Amino acid sequence: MEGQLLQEEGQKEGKGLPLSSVRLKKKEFENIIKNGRKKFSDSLIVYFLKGERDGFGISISKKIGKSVVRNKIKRRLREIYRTNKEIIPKNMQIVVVVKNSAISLEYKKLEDLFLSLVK
RNA sequence: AGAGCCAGGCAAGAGGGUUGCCUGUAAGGGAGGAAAGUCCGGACACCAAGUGCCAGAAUGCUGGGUAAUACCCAGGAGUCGUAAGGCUACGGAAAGUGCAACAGAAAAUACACGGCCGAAAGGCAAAGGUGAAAAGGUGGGGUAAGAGCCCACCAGCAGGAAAGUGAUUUCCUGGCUUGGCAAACUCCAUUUGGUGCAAGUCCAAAAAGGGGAGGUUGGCACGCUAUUCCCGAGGUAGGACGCAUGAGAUGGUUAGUAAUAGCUAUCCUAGAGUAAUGACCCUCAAAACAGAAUCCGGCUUAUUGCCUGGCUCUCUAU
RNA sequence: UCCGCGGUGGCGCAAAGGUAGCGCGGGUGGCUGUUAACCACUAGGUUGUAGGUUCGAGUCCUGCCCGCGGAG
Repeated sequence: MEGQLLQEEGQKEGKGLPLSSVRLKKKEFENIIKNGRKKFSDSLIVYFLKGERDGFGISISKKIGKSVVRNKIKRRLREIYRTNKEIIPKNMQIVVVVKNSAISLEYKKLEDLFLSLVK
Protein backbone atom coordinates (compact mmCIF):
# COMPACT_ATOMS: atom_id res chain seq x y z
CA MET A 1 0.00 0.00 0.00
CA GLU A 2 2.70 2.40 1.02
CA GLY A 3 4.70 1.48 -2.07
CA GLN A 4 1.76 2.23 -4.32
CA LEU A 5 1.34 5.63 -2.83
CA LEU A 6 4.93 6.45 -3.59
CA GLN A 7 4.51 5.11 -7.05
CA GLU A 8 1.58 7.38 -7.73
CA GLU A 9 3.51 10.30 -6.40
CA GLY A 10 6.29 9.50 -8.81
CA GLN A 11 3.85 9.32 -11.68
CA LYS A 12 2.33 12.71 -11.23
CA GLU A 13 5.73 14.35 -11.31
CA GLY A 14 7.87 14.54 -14.36
CA LYS A 15 8.72 16.96 -17.03
CA GLY A 16 11.75 16.84 -19.24
CA LEU A 17 14.52 19.13 -18.24
CA PRO A 18 17.74 19.19 -20.24
CA LEU A 19 20.72 19.75 -18.01
CA SER A 20 22.30 22.24 -20.36
CA SER A 21 19.43 24.69 -19.84
CA VAL A 22 20.23 25.24 -16.18
CA ARG A 23 23.95 24.65 -16.26
CA LEU A 24 26.02 27.40 -14.63
CA LYS A 25 29.37 28.74 -15.69
CA LYS A 26 32.22 29.11 -13.28
CA LYS A 27 31.79 32.88 -13.05
CA GLU A 28 28.09 32.53 -12.34
CA PHE A 29 28.92 30.07 -9.57
CA GLU A 30 31.28 32.53 -7.94
CA ASN A 31 28.81 35.37 -8.32
CA ILE A 32 25.97 33.45 -6.70
CA ILE A 33 28.05 32.32 -3.76
CA LYS A 34 29.43 35.80 -3.24
CA ASN A 35 26.25 37.85 -3.61
CA GLY A 36 23.42 35.42 -3.12
CA ARG A 37 21.18 34.81 -0.14
CA LYS A 38 22.24 31.90 2.05
CA LYS A 39 20.39 29.21 4.00
CA PHE A 40 21.85 26.44 6.16
CA SER A 41 21.12 23.05 7.52
CA ASP A 42 23.36 20.32 8.91
CA SER A 43 23.76 18.70 5.51
CA LEU A 44 23.29 21.42 2.92
CA ILE A 45 24.02 25.07 2.27
CA VAL A 46 21.84 26.75 -0.37
CA TYR A 47 22.58 30.03 -2.14
CA PHE A 48 19.91 31.97 -4.11
CA LEU A 49 20.24 34.83 -6.54
CA LYS A 50 17.87 36.36 -9.09
CA GLY A 51 19.44 36.11 -12.51
CA GLU A 52 18.59 36.44 -16.16
CA ARG A 53 17.71 32.76 -16.52
CA ASP A 54 17.14 29.64 -14.43
CA GLY A 55 20.23 28.01 -12.96
CA PHE A 56 21.15 25.12 -10.76
CA GLY A 57 24.54 23.97 -9.57
CA ILE A 58 25.96 21.55 -7.04
CA SER A 59 29.25 21.87 -5.20
CA ILE A 60 30.59 18.82 -3.44
CA SER A 61 34.04 18.54 -1.99
CA LYS A 62 36.45 15.72 -2.67
CA LYS A 63 36.62 15.20 1.05
CA ILE A 64 33.08 13.83 1.05
CA GLY A 65 32.97 10.12 0.53
CA LYS A 66 34.30 8.44 -2.59
CA SER A 67 33.42 9.36 -6.12
CA VAL A 68 30.60 6.80 -6.21
CA VAL A 69 29.00 8.43 -3.19
CA ARG A 70 29.45 11.93 -4.54
CA ASN A 71 27.91 10.98 -7.86
CA LYS A 72 24.90 9.52 -6.13
CA ILE A 73 24.27 12.64 -4.10
CA LYS A 74 24.58 14.84 -7.18
CA ARG A 75 22.14 12.71 -9.13
CA ARG A 76 19.63 12.76 -6.35
CA LEU A 77 19.85 16.52 -5.97
CA ARG A 78 19.39 16.99 -9.68
CA GLU A 79 16.35 14.73 -9.60
CA ILE A 80 14.91 16.73 -6.70
CA TYR A 81 15.44 20.00 -8.57
CA ARG A 82 13.79 18.58 -11.68
CA THR A 83 10.71 17.20 -9.95
CA ASN A 84 10.14 20.37 -7.94
CA LYS A 85 10.84 22.88 -10.64
CA GLU A 86 7.40 24.51 -10.55
CA ILE A 87 7.82 25.50 -6.89
CA ILE A 88 10.92 27.53 -7.64
CA PRO A 89 10.41 31.13 -8.87
CA LYS A 90 11.46 31.97 -12.38
CA ASN A 91 15.00 33.14 -13.11
CA MET A 92 16.14 31.98 -9.70
CA GLN A 93 19.69 30.71 -9.70
CA ILE A 94 20.58 28.19 -6.99
CA VAL A 95 23.84 26.66 -5.81
CA VAL A 96 23.79 23.79 -3.35
CA VAL A 97 26.89 23.01 -1.30
CA VAL A 98 26.90 19.52 0.14
CA LYS A 99 28.33 18.91 3.58
CA ASN A 100 29.71 15.76 5.07
CA SER A 101 26.59 14.63 6.92
CA ALA A 102 24.58 14.33 3.69
CA ILE A 103 26.17 10.96 2.93
CA SER A 104 23.81 8.98 5.11
CA LEU A 105 20.57 10.68 3.99
CA GLU A 106 17.88 8.79 2.11
CA TYR A 107 16.37 10.26 -1.02
CA LYS A 108 13.13 11.23 0.69
CA LYS A 109 14.87 12.97 3.56
CA LEU A 110 17.16 14.81 1.19
CA GLU A 111 14.14 15.99 -0.75
CA ASP A 112 12.29 17.21 2.35
CA LEU A 113 15.36 19.01 3.56
CA PHE A 114 15.91 20.71 0.25
CA LEU A 115 12.30 21.85 0.01
CA SER A 116 12.29 23.21 3.53
CA LEU A 117 15.35 25.27 2.70
CA VAL A 118 13.96 26.54 -0.56
CA LYS A 119 10.80 27.93 1.00
C1' A B 1 37.19 -38.58 1.95
C1' G B 2 40.47 -34.76 3.64
C1' A B 3 44.50 -31.18 2.95
C1' G B 4 46.81 -28.38 -0.76
C1' C B 5 49.15 -26.28 -5.51
C1' C B 6 48.75 -24.12 -10.44
C1' A B 7 46.34 -22.06 -14.87
C1' G B 8 42.15 -19.63 -16.71
C1' G B 9 37.10 -17.61 -16.83
C1' C B 10 32.25 -14.99 -15.44
C1' A B 11 31.04 -10.80 -13.14
C1' A B 12 24.87 -9.08 -9.59
C1' G B 13 21.75 -8.10 -10.93
C1' A B 14 17.30 -10.31 -13.72
C1' G B 15 12.01 -9.47 -15.10
C1' G B 16 8.07 -5.74 -14.96
C1' G B 17 5.85 -0.58 -14.26
C1' U B 18 6.22 5.03 -14.08
C1' U B 19 9.47 8.98 -15.12
C1' G B 20 14.28 11.31 -16.49
C1' C B 21 19.68 12.46 -18.32
C1' C B 22 24.04 12.34 -22.13
C1' U B 23 25.21 11.34 -27.22
C1' G B 24 23.40 10.72 -32.26
C1' U B 25 19.77 13.75 -38.18
C1' A B 26 17.69 9.12 -36.94
C1' A B 27 17.92 4.00 -35.86
C1' G B 28 20.57 3.13 -31.93
C1' G B 29 24.37 3.40 -28.07
C1' G B 30 25.67 4.78 -22.88
C1' A B 31 31.31 2.79 -16.83
C1' G B 32 35.27 -1.34 -14.82
C1' G B 33 38.09 -5.71 -13.82
C1' A B 34 40.16 -2.88 -11.43
C1' A B 35 37.58 2.89 -14.73
C1' A B 36 41.63 3.50 -8.68
C1' G B 37 46.98 4.41 -7.09
C1' U B 38 49.96 7.41 -10.69
C1' C B 39 54.56 3.07 -9.90
C1' C B 40 56.72 2.07 -14.98
C1' G B 41 56.52 2.00 -20.50
C1' G B 42 54.82 4.12 -25.12
C1' A B 43 51.67 6.89 -28.79
C1' C B 44 50.61 12.07 -29.54
C1' A B 45 51.78 17.51 -28.90
C1' C B 46 54.95 21.63 -27.95
C1' C B 47 59.82 23.45 -26.44
C1' A B 48 64.45 25.07 -33.01
C1' A B 49 64.55 18.96 -30.81
C1' G B 50 70.16 17.71 -34.76
C1' U B 51 74.95 15.74 -32.84
C1' G B 52 78.71 15.08 -29.01
C1' C B 53 80.50 15.49 -23.87
C1' C B 54 79.62 16.13 -18.66
C1' A B 55 76.21 16.07 -14.66
C1' G B 56 71.78 13.64 -13.10
C1' A B 57 68.41 9.39 -13.32
C1' A B 58 67.09 4.28 -14.19
C1' U B 59 68.05 -0.93 -14.92
C1' G B 60 71.34 -5.16 -13.31
C1' C B 61 71.77 -14.07 -14.04
C1' U B 62 70.81 -15.88 -19.53
C1' G B 63 67.91 -16.21 -24.03
C1' G B 64 63.49 -14.69 -26.35
C1' G B 65 58.76 -11.46 -27.00
C1' U B 66 57.15 -6.41 -27.83
C1' A B 67 55.98 0.13 -30.16
C1' A B 68 58.40 0.05 -25.38
C1' U B 69 59.33 -1.20 -20.20
C1' A B 70 61.23 -1.84 -14.22
C1' C B 71 56.34 -5.94 -17.99
C1' C B 72 55.58 -11.03 -20.11
C1' C B 73 57.45 -16.11 -21.60
C1' A B 74 61.21 -19.92 -21.35
C1' G B 75 65.67 -21.44 -18.99
C1' G B 76 69.93 -21.35 -15.17
C1' A B 77 71.53 -20.70 -10.09
C1' G B 78 70.14 -20.03 -5.02
C1' U B 79 66.39 -20.88 -1.47
C1' C B 80 61.57 -22.80 0.98
C1' G B 81 58.17 -27.06 0.84
C1' U B 82 57.24 -34.52 1.85
C1' A B 83 55.29 -33.17 -3.06
C1' A B 84 52.45 -30.53 -6.92
C1' G B 85 55.00 -26.07 -6.85
C1' G B 86 56.39 -21.07 -4.55
C1' C B 87 59.95 -16.99 -3.88
C1' U B 88 64.56 -14.14 -5.33
C1' A B 89 67.07 -5.87 -6.20
C1' C B 90 70.64 -12.60 -8.74
C1' G B 91 76.92 -7.68 -12.15
C1' G B 92 81.90 -6.50 -9.55
C1' A B 93 84.67 -7.01 -2.66
C1' A B 94 92.69 -9.19 -6.20
C1' A B 95 89.97 -0.83 -9.33
C1' G B 96 89.86 2.30 -5.12
C1' U B 97 87.72 4.67 -0.58
C1' G B 98 84.86 3.65 3.63
C1' C B 99 82.03 0.93 7.71
C1' A B 100 81.64 -3.08 11.74
C1' A B 101 78.44 -0.60 18.49
C1' C B 102 79.07 -4.00 22.81
C1' A B 103 82.02 -8.15 23.95
C1' G B 104 86.82 -10.01 22.72
C1' A B 105 94.03 -10.85 22.82
C1' A B 106 92.71 -9.63 17.87
C1' A B 107 87.25 -7.16 13.46
C1' A B 108 91.84 -7.56 8.76
C1' U B 109 99.31 -5.47 7.04
C1' A B 110 98.31 -11.23 12.62
C1' C B 111 105.79 -7.38 14.40
C1' A B 112 101.25 -6.43 20.03
C1' C B 113 99.04 -9.31 24.70
C1' G B 114 98.53 -14.34 26.28
C1' G B 115 100.38 -19.21 24.79
C1' C B 116 103.61 -23.62 22.71
C1' C B 117 108.78 -25.23 21.75
C1' G B 118 113.84 -24.08 22.73
C1' A B 119 119.73 -23.49 27.15
C1' A B 120 119.64 -19.19 24.14
C1' A B 121 119.27 -16.86 19.46
C1' G B 122 114.92 -17.59 17.72
C1' G B 123 110.75 -20.59 15.60
C1' C B 124 105.26 -21.04 15.51
C1' A B 125 99.79 -19.40 14.28
C1' A B 126 97.44 -25.30 16.46
C1' A B 127 95.27 -24.91 22.03
C1' G B 128 92.72 -17.85 24.25
C1' G B 129 85.33 -18.94 23.62
C1' U B 130 83.90 -13.32 22.77
C1' G B 131 80.92 -12.25 18.83
C1' A B 132 76.54 -11.62 13.65
C1' A B 133 81.35 -12.61 11.70
C1' A B 134 87.94 -14.99 13.90
C1' A B 135 92.11 -16.04 8.56
C1' G B 136 89.38 -22.92 4.52
C1' G B 137 86.49 -27.50 7.37
C1' U B 138 86.87 -32.85 9.17
C1' G B 139 90.19 -36.95 9.84
C1' G B 140 95.12 -38.99 9.48
C1' G B 141 100.39 -38.41 8.96
C1' G B 142 104.34 -35.28 10.40
C1' U B 143 107.37 -32.11 14.06
C1' A B 144 111.40 -29.65 19.31
C1' A B 145 106.57 -27.19 19.11
C1' G B 146 103.78 -26.39 14.93
C1' A B 147 101.85 -25.09 10.19
C1' G B 148 98.25 -27.33 3.21
C1' C B 149 104.25 -28.99 5.56
C1' C B 150 102.15 -33.90 3.27
C1' C B 151 97.67 -37.10 2.18
C1' A B 152 92.06 -38.37 1.73
C1' C B 153 87.14 -36.30 1.35
C1' C B 154 84.29 -31.71 1.23
C1' A B 155 84.08 -26.31 0.09
C1' G B 156 86.43 -22.43 -2.76
C1' C B 157 90.04 -20.57 -6.70
C1' A B 158 92.75 -20.87 -11.55
C1' G B 159 93.45 -23.37 -16.26
C1' G B 160 91.79 -26.92 -19.94
C1' A B 161 88.14 -30.21 -22.42
C1' A B 162 83.04 -31.55 -23.57
C1' A B 163 77.54 -30.15 -23.88
C1' G B 164 74.59 -25.69 -24.61
C1' U B 165 72.98 -19.53 -28.66
C1' G B 166 73.91 -18.35 -23.42
C1' A B 167 73.44 -18.12 -17.98
C1' U B 168 75.53 -22.65 -16.56
C1' U B 169 76.53 -27.89 -15.96
C1' U B 170 79.84 -32.26 -16.10
C1' C B 171 84.81 -34.13 -16.20
C1' C B 172 90.22 -33.57 -15.85
C1' U B 173 94.58 -31.01 -14.05
C1' G B 174 97.00 -27.63 -10.86
C1' G B 175 99.02 -24.82 -6.89
C1' C B 176 96.91 -25.09 -2.00
C1' U B 177 93.67 -19.84 -0.60
C1' U B 178 93.03 -13.99 -1.59
C1' G B 179 86.62 -12.79 5.29
C1' G B 180 81.54 -9.59 5.40
C1' C B 181 78.73 -5.14 3.81
C1' A B 182 78.00 -2.26 -2.78
C1' A B 183 69.08 -1.58 -0.73
C1' A B 184 77.66 2.59 1.90
C1' C B 185 80.33 5.79 -1.69
C1' U B 186 81.75 3.74 -6.00
C1' C B 187 83.31 0.83 -10.57
C1' C B 188 81.48 -1.78 -14.95
C1' A B 189 77.66 -2.69 -18.74
C1' U B 190 73.10 -1.01 -20.97
C1' U B 191 69.30 2.77 -21.42
C1' U B 192 68.00 7.88 -20.91
C1' G B 193 66.73 15.74 -23.36
C1' G B 194 62.39 18.35 -20.85
C1' U B 195 57.27 19.28 -20.14
C1' G B 196 52.65 17.12 -20.22
C1' C B 197 45.82 17.03 -23.52
C1' A B 198 44.47 22.65 -18.39
C1' A B 199 49.93 19.34 -23.94
C1' G B 200 48.78 21.99 -28.04
C1' U B 201 46.32 23.72 -33.02
C1' C B 202 42.66 26.87 -35.48
C1' C B 203 38.77 30.87 -35.56
C1' A B 204 38.17 35.23 -32.98
C1' A B 205 34.56 40.23 -29.88
C1' A B 206 35.54 44.36 -26.45
C1' A B 207 39.42 47.25 -24.43
C1' A B 208 44.55 48.60 -25.13
C1' G B 209 48.47 50.31 -28.61
C1' G B 210 53.73 48.17 -31.00
C1' G B 211 58.81 45.31 -31.19
C1' G B 212 64.52 45.84 -33.93
C1' A B 213 67.63 42.14 -33.77
C1' G B 214 66.76 38.07 -30.67
C1' G B 215 66.01 33.36 -28.93
C1' U B 216 69.05 26.94 -25.89
C1' U B 217 66.56 23.00 -22.16
C1' G B 218 70.55 20.94 -15.58
C1' G B 219 75.59 22.68 -17.77
C1' C B 220 78.94 23.10 -22.01
C1' A B 221 80.37 22.81 -27.17
C1' C B 222 79.49 22.40 -32.45
C1' G B 223 77.22 23.06 -36.92
C1' C B 224 73.66 24.21 -40.33
C1' U B 225 68.88 24.85 -41.43
C1' A B 226 64.41 26.85 -39.95
C1' U B 227 61.74 30.93 -37.78
C1' U B 228 59.96 36.41 -36.40
C1' C B 229 60.01 40.56 -39.43
C1' C B 230 55.45 43.54 -41.14
C1' C B 231 50.51 46.62 -41.67
C1' G B 232 46.73 43.56 -40.45
C1' A B 233 49.42 41.73 -36.43
C1' G B 234 48.66 40.19 -31.49
C1' G B 235 45.23 36.21 -29.30
C1' U B 236 42.10 38.00 -23.77
C1' A B 237 36.33 36.79 -23.17
C1' G B 238 34.11 33.14 -26.09
C1' G B 239 33.90 29.10 -29.75
C1' A B 240 35.85 24.86 -32.54
C1' C B 241 39.40 21.02 -33.00
C1' G B 242 42.69 17.70 -30.29
C1' C B 243 38.37 13.51 -28.78
C1' A B 244 37.91 7.91 -30.06
C1' U B 245 39.08 3.21 -36.39
C1' G B 246 42.65 1.77 -32.52
C1' A B 247 50.09 -1.40 -31.24
C1' G B 248 40.98 -2.26 -31.87
C1' A B 249 37.65 -6.50 -30.52
C1' U B 250 35.76 -11.56 -31.49
C1' G B 251 36.12 -16.30 -34.14
C1' G B 252 39.12 -19.53 -37.26
C1' U B 253 43.88 -21.04 -38.90
C1' U B 254 49.47 -21.36 -39.42
C1' A B 255 54.48 -20.91 -36.89
C1' G B 256 56.52 -21.29 -31.95
C1' U B 257 57.54 -25.27 -25.58
C1' A B 258 55.52 -20.32 -24.49
C1' A B 259 55.09 -14.97 -24.33
C1' U B 260 53.78 -13.59 -29.16
C1' A B 261 53.59 -13.03 -34.43
C1' G B 262 51.49 -13.85 -39.51
C1' C B 263 47.08 -14.76 -42.53
C1' U B 264 41.82 -14.60 -42.85
C1' A B 265 36.35 -13.62 -41.79
C1' U B 266 33.03 -10.56 -39.15
C1' C B 267 32.07 -6.18 -36.18
C1' C B 268 32.33 -0.53 -34.96
C1' U B 269 31.39 -0.96 -29.06
C1' A B 270 30.54 5.82 -23.92
C1' G B 271 32.54 10.65 -25.45
C1' A B 272 31.14 15.07 -21.27
C1' G B 273 32.92 20.14 -20.24
C1' U B 274 29.89 22.17 -12.75
C1' A B 275 30.90 17.29 -16.38
C1' A B 276 25.42 11.89 -18.95
C1' U B 277 24.64 6.52 -17.71
C1' G B 278 19.57 8.38 -12.83
C1' A B 279 14.91 8.38 -9.31
C1' C B 280 10.74 5.60 -7.20
C1' C B 281 7.86 0.92 -6.74
C1' C B 282 6.71 -4.70 -7.20
C1' U B 283 8.63 -10.16 -7.60
C1' C B 284 13.02 -13.30 -7.33
C1' A B 285 18.05 -13.01 -5.77
C1' A B 286 20.65 -10.70 -1.89
C1' A B 287 26.63 -9.88 -3.56
C1' A B 288 31.57 -7.04 -2.68
C1' C B 289 35.22 -3.42 -4.25
C1' A B 290 33.85 0.47 -6.74
C1' G B 291 32.22 5.52 -11.44
C1' A B 292 35.37 6.93 -17.88
C1' A B 293 37.69 12.72 -18.76
C1' U B 294 43.75 12.23 -24.47
C1' C B 295 44.41 7.05 -25.65
C1' C B 296 46.88 2.33 -25.26
C1' G B 297 50.49 -1.81 -22.83
C1' G B 298 51.83 -3.45 -17.96
C1' C B 299 52.48 -3.39 -12.51
C1' U B 300 50.38 -2.58 -7.70
C1' U B 301 46.38 -2.13 -4.44
C1' A B 302 40.72 -2.86 -3.03
C1' U B 303 37.03 -6.84 -3.42
C1' U B 304 31.88 -10.62 -3.50
C1' G B 305 29.79 -15.02 -5.02
C1' C B 306 31.07 -18.72 -7.98
C1' C B 307 32.62 -21.81 -12.37
C1' U B 308 36.16 -24.81 -15.54
C1' G B 309 40.62 -27.63 -16.32
C1' G B 310 45.25 -29.89 -14.69
C1' C B 311 48.29 -31.75 -10.73
C1' U B 312 50.41 -33.29 -5.58
C1' C B 313 50.25 -35.52 -0.67
C1' U B 314 47.73 -38.32 3.31
C1' C B 315 44.01 -41.85 4.94
C1' U B 316 40.36 -45.76 3.87
C1' A B 317 38.48 -49.69 0.55
C1' U B 318 39.40 -52.93 -3.67
C1' U C 1 45.13 16.05 -14.71
C1' C C 2 50.01 16.48 -12.94
C1' C C 3 53.87 17.41 -9.21
C1' G C 4 56.05 17.92 -4.28
C1' C C 5 56.53 17.51 1.30
C1' G C 6 55.57 14.99 5.73
C1' G C 7 53.96 10.92 9.51
C1' U C 8 58.51 9.57 16.48
C1' G C 9 55.06 9.81 24.18
C1' G C 10 48.84 13.87 25.02
C1' C C 11 51.15 18.55 22.02
C1' G C 12 55.61 20.78 19.56
C1' C C 13 60.18 18.80 17.88
C1' A C 14 65.45 15.99 18.15
C1' A C 15 68.29 11.63 17.09
C1' A C 16 76.53 9.69 11.89
C1' G C 17 73.03 2.21 10.89
C1' G C 18 74.73 0.53 17.40
C1' U C 19 70.61 1.41 24.81
C1' A C 20 64.76 6.12 21.24
C1' G C 21 65.66 11.52 23.69
C1' C C 22 64.42 17.15 24.76
C1' G C 23 60.77 21.04 26.04
C1' C C 24 55.67 21.78 27.47
C1' G C 25 51.80 18.98 29.66
C1' G C 26 50.32 14.63 33.32
C1' G C 27 51.25 12.00 38.19
C1' U C 28 53.78 11.67 43.19
C1' G C 29 56.58 14.05 46.91
C1' G C 30 58.97 18.55 48.81
C1' C C 31 58.90 24.04 49.72
C1' U C 32 54.45 27.59 51.46
C1' G C 33 49.45 29.38 56.10
C1' U C 34 47.39 28.41 50.65
C1' U C 35 47.99 28.79 45.25
C1' A C 36 51.43 29.91 41.46
C1' A C 37 56.55 29.75 40.62
C1' C C 38 60.65 26.61 42.08
C1' C C 39 63.20 21.67 43.43
C1' A C 40 63.31 16.22 43.26
C1' C C 41 61.39 11.74 41.42
C1' U C 42 58.13 9.23 37.98
C1' A C 43 54.70 7.03 34.18
C1' G C 44 53.72 7.26 29.12
C1' G C 45 56.42 4.64 22.32
C1' U C 46 54.21 -2.28 17.82
C1' U C 47 58.89 5.39 15.59
C1' G C 48 51.78 5.49 10.13
C1' U C 49 51.59 0.24 8.06
C1' A C 50 53.36 -4.60 5.43
C1' G C 51 57.73 -6.68 3.79
C1' G C 52 63.05 -6.72 2.51
C1' U C 53 68.70 -5.56 2.97
C1' U C 54 71.96 -5.87 7.34
C1' C C 55 74.82 -9.23 12.89
C1' G C 56 71.65 -4.97 14.07
C1' A C 57 66.78 -0.27 10.91
C1' G C 58 63.42 5.65 13.55
C1' U C 59 67.54 5.96 9.90
C1' C C 60 68.75 2.29 3.76
C1' C C 61 65.21 -0.01 -0.21
C1' U C 62 60.12 -1.44 -2.06
C1' G C 63 54.67 -1.66 -1.77
C1' C C 64 50.44 0.45 0.70
C1' C C 65 47.59 3.97 4.14
C1' C C 66 46.79 8.85 6.00
C1' G C 67 47.66 14.15 6.24
C1' C C 68 49.38 18.82 4.12
C1' G C 69 50.80 21.85 0.09
C1' G C 70 51.64 23.51 -5.07
C1' A C 71 50.91 24.21 -10.82
C1' G C 72 47.63 25.22 -14.76
